[in-house]
This record gives sequence, structure tokens and C-alpha cells, in this order.
Amino acid sequence: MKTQSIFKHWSKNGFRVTPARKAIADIFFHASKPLPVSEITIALNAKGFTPNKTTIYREIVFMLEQGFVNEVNIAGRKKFYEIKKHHHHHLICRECKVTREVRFDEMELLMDKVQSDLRSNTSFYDIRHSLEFYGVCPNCIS
Amino acid sequence: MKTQSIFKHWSKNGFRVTPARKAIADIFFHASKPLPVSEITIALNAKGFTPNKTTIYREIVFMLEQGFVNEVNIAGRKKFYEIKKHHHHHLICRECKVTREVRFDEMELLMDKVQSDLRSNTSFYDIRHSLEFYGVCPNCIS
DNA sequence: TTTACAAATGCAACTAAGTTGCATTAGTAT
DNA sequence: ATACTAATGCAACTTAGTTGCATTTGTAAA
Repeated sequence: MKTQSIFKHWSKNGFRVTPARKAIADIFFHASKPLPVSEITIALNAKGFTPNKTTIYREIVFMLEQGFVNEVNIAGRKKFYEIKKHHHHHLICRECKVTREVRFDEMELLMDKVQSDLRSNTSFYDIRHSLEFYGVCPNCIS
Repeated sequence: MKTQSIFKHWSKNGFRVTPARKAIADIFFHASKPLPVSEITIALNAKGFTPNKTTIYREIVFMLEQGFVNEVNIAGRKKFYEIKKHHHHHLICRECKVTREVRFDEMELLMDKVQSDLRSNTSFYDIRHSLEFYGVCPNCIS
């Protein structure tokens, strides 16, 4: 399991490898889509963990700081997170929030170009982007 | 003033042109950036209107339904809205949420292409996109 | 293996944003 | 001027996330 090397890395840097941290990292590692706190909680419960919600929120902050997860900007009131891997975008159902990964190399190249244009033409620093596609999935068409 | 024709249109369709509705439409009409409810409230107060927050939320629902405004997917807890005009994107400051409009024709063409690819290759309906650029504005670099 | 430090946790109380039900007010067509 | 119903106000509620502080528990070093 690849999470072991991450745990070792955290431990080396003075962070503890607690049961909750391991369980949450493992959930992100095996998730096939961005997760909100509510779903992380359910997944933890299914594994027999019942940490306080504060712990879960703090773990997410930790994992964001460590660069282990990313926030995904999905419209709505909940924040979603997923493990950081290759850059990609999502096709999201407006109704049920089910997601699919989307990646077009041509688009990535153009994004890079647009971003360097923005860097030249504005005084903004550290420019990134959030691109998500929205639609209605087959299950929600009813 | 262009809002007059919109008010007339609403009135024709059985919707009333109330002081709060007029004031909110006017605020959107003159805004140069996406607004959250908190800023709409401040702008209303500045104009001498103090409607209940429920009214403001309901007006936004109304204006979304009427296609007068759009929701802008800006990361964070607040929702932002702006008057619907030509399709464009934003460069948003991660710190203070200040925004600038961004538009690249090349990008729009590619988006159309990507979206028709998605329509062909998935069973999702009514596919649109949300693309926002994030950075840190000069004022927030300190 | 014990100890001690600080990281992590739990808990309760809190905040912010948005929602709902219901009684009342007020545009607008007639 | 009247009546119909859209719009409003208000209070109570929900949901997502936050904060302070006391307690617990990994972990490295003795």
C-alpha cells in the first residue's frame, strides 16, 4: 500500500500517524471522486471510526497543508476534496454531484498559455485555475 | 435606463415591480463584479432600503429563474451573482475576492469543442462549464 | 520501558449562510 | 375602489464549518 510511505514522511516531519489520520488518508487514497466532509464521515463510520467532526475538519486542513489533497471547486454549499494527483477537471451532475474525470491535453496547453498571458497583463501572483463542467447525469434526468 | 424594459417585461408576466425588486435589479445592473448577498444588503442599505434577508434571497431566486442574473462559482462559503451578459470568466483574488473579467476567444472556441465532445462521449445532458482563474491581487500580497 | 513533550482529539458553544412556514402587506388588473 | 395573489417580514430552524480549552495519546529519548 502506497499510503505507508506518506505516513513515514509525515512521521519524519514530526506529525503523528494516528488512527483517524490513517483512516482518512486511506479513504482519500481509495476514493474515485471528490469527497465532502459528510461522505468522509460516513466512510469513517463504515470502517469503525467515529471521530469528532472537528477532528475531520482539522485533518483536512492538515492534508491540504501537506499537499496530500486538493480542494475541488464544486458549486454548492459543501466543500469537496480529493487526493492530489495529475491535473484534471470534472464533469459534475448539477443534481446529485456525481463526478467524472475530464482531461484534454489541448485544453491544458491553452490554460497554461492563458495563465501566462494573465501573469504578464495583470499584477496578480500565483495564478491557477478552476475548470469544471456541469451537466445532468442519466440518473437525474427523470 | 435599461432596467425599465426588464421591469415592464416582468410586469407583463404577472410579477410585481416592487421597490426591493427594483433596487436589487438596479444594484446588479450597475455592479462591476459578482456580488454576494452581504454586499447586496450593504448596497440596499446605502440606497435607503432595509428589506429582510429572506426577501433578498428570494429575489435572487427570482432573478435566477428569470435569467436576469447568473451564479458565479467562486470558491468559499458565499455564493456570488452577477447580471447575465456576454459569456466571460473571472480572475479572482483568493484573499479578498476582488475580481476582474477575463475573456479569450480562442478559449471559448475550445470550450465549445470540449463540451460537444463531452456530449458525444457521456450521457450527461445540458453541459456547461465554470472556469475561474485564481491568484493573489496586488493589495493582498503584503 | 518508562517518561515527557507536544501533536492530536473531544466537546461544547459559537458563527455564518441560507431555508422554511405562516401570517400580513401591498402591487396591479378589473 | 376592490379583490386577487405576489411579495414581504419575522421567527425559528438547518447546515457547514470554526474556536477555545481541557484531555488524551503518539513518539522519541532516557
